[in-house]
Amino acid sequence: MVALSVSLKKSVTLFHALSDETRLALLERLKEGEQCVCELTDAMKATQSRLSFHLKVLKEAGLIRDRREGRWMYYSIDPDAIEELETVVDTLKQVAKSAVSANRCC
Amino acid sequence: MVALSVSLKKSVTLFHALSDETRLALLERLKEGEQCVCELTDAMKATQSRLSFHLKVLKEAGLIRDRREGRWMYYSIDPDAIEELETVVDTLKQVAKSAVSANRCC
DNA sequence: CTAATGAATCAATATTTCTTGATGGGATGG
DNA sequence: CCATCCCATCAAGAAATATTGATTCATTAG
Repeated sequence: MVALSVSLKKSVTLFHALSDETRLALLERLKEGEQCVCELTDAMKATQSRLSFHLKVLKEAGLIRDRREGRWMYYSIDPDAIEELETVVDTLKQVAKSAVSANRCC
Repeated sequence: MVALSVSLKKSVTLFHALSDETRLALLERLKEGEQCVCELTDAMKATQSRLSFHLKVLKEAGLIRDRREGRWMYYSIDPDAIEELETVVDTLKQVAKSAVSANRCC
């Protein structure tokens, strides 16, 4: 219960945000740099409302940031979040490493 | 669309398997080493049926392995899967790294 | 062979998540 | 102001996931 449980809910949120094709595609798109919703809507075949929903999920997981400029909202990847994700995965790695011996059961 | 898309579905499956509190708790438990369902059922407050369901999700994502011994099924973390996860996260990291410049929009 | 045990599976229900279309809000251009 | 544009939000319905209890299956003990 050591490391994972501290940020268990956070881990769940992070992984959930990443467990969707559309959202992963969005992240890939944002690889090109900061982009506004209309660009993303054009690039991916998706309605504005749908993307807005997924962008919100990504944002609430802390994976992306937004910035307003006039009527446009620009979204970009938050590098800190990716580090956080790495940390979580590292924890899992530790978990896996220590999993060795079997005990007699029941 | 380079690296992520190759294993997009796989990534989704992996992340989805990890996006649940019960399943993360299971992985944490398996940190102690190989364990049978009855042990896990005792340790976590969960019905056998429920755990069986989540173990299946983890297994189908390739995160854990099972081994039969008599009437007991032993589950353990699959270290390969954790590496795979690392790879996926590394890809995301690359994505984040390259996300720098903003373009004029719309 | 029969009974009992550990666990998977199934059907039904509940819960969560996603999609769609409509509405509203903030900003800009005229 | 007024109309328009970009986007968030909302309500409703659809779809996917999760939980529960019952059943089934495989294995072992007697």
